[in-house]
Amino acid sequence: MPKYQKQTRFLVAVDCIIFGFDGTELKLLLVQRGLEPEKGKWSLIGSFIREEEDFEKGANRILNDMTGLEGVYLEQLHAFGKPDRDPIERTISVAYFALIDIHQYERQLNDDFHAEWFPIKSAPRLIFDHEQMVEMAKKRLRYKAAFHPILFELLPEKFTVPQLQNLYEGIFDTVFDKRNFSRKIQSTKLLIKQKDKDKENSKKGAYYYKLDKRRYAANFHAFLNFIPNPDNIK
Amino acid sequence: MPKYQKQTRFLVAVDCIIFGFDGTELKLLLVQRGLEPEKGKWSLIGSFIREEEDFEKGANRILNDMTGLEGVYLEQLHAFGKPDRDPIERTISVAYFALIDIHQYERQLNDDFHAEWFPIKSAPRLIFDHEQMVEMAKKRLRYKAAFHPILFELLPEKFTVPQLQNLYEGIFDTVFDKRNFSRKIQSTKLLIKQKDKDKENSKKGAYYYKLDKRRYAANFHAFLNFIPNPDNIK
DNA sequence: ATATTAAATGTACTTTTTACACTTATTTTT
DNA sequence: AAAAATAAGTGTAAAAAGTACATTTAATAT
Repeated sequence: MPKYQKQTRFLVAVDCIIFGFDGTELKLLLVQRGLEPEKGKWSLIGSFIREEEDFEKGANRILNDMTGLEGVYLEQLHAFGKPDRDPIERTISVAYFALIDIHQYERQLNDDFHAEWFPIKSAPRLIFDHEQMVEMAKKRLRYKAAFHPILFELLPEKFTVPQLQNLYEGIFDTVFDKRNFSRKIQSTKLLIKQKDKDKENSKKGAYYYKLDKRRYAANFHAFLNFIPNPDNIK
Repeated sequence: MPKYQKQTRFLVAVDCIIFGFDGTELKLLLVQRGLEPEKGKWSLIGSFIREEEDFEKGANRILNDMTGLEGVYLEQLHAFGKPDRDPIERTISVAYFALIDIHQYERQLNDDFHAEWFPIKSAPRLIFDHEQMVEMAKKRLRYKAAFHPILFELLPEKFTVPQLQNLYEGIFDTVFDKRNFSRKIQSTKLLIKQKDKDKENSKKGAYYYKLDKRRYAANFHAFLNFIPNPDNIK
């Protein structure tokens, strides 16, 4: 097979920024790195890309190895390529961000990897440029959530409106008026009211809702405009 | 220097989707490829990444070689990594999209590269996955233009409101009411009215405007919501 | 002088967004 | 059994934004 001559070849990796939501705050799934350099330090979940594997496939492989989950929301974030980002050898990293229902994960935990959830506001130092990746992923998540009903990916199948509001408030680091929030959410027609209530979080109990998946798929690109103050969003 | 063992290394390239606007329609800058395979066919402008160069730098180098321009609007689009996207040897491509003022370019044309502007609607077939890249770049441009005043990057320093409207109409492939369009544009306070008029395109002449660069820099992330019909966007 | 061309401009109506407070269902306490 | 506590659920009026729509104006060409 002919080859391009005289060009340098580089290592290429995929790293995943995995977000979860426990009902109260946004969390990040991290692992203790298993190889040198920086062995034992906290890191995003990643892997070198294999010969016959594209990025999506690589990201899904990593995600599946780590959490056992399939069909997770996954989106390419950015390619990071500073020559010295890995001190051992130049490595290109294509970063993906993933949104998962933390409860599903907990059931399928794979403990071989020493993975752990950290609240996004008190995550440990990360290796290489991983903190920069997380920063960018947070911005992207906010940006996207302002227009698309993406945050449902972080919630369990059944959830309440107050939980959803909590999530939005966490992401945008603000508070919404609950009457206006509820009206806006209902106007999307994405929610299907259930008969039962969540009694864990209040005496009165809050009705559960499910996502209308048909509408969700059809309207994903419709705009919600859930921005508290546009100036705060990247 | 220690190295990661047993990992395959890959070629990494940067490709640029370069948009220009000639006052009437959106155009794409393409080159005739100078090396095998597919030599002589039309292609995006690209290059393998060099050892000590990051992606931004590579993209700027390419852009500068080709157009002589510096300080061009440049944004990472996506990393493309299908194993067989280049039939000779697996090559990762990090694609950037650039917005340039076509008039500035024409002055600095570098003819060594056989570059040519094509109307986006009648561009030739492109090599590899470059058409897919262009598609994605068009979507991204629309998406971004719906919220950010990004299209000014395509215009010369002095431009008229009808020209600007033309550009928006081209990008979104629709028509706007000119009273409403003008009001919306003026409401951004990004335009500074000039004393002189453009007499080329009408008998009456249309006032020139300049971009208020301070405000532009400060308000870039504010939202314009220039969407004709949200459903049509990505 | 008249016709032609594209630019510039205003207003009324509809929709969306915002601000704001009380009632309800249920559990806990006395 | 009554009272207190808690968070859920709901409506309305005012402001802002968006939409639809037609005439006048400046300059050139005939």
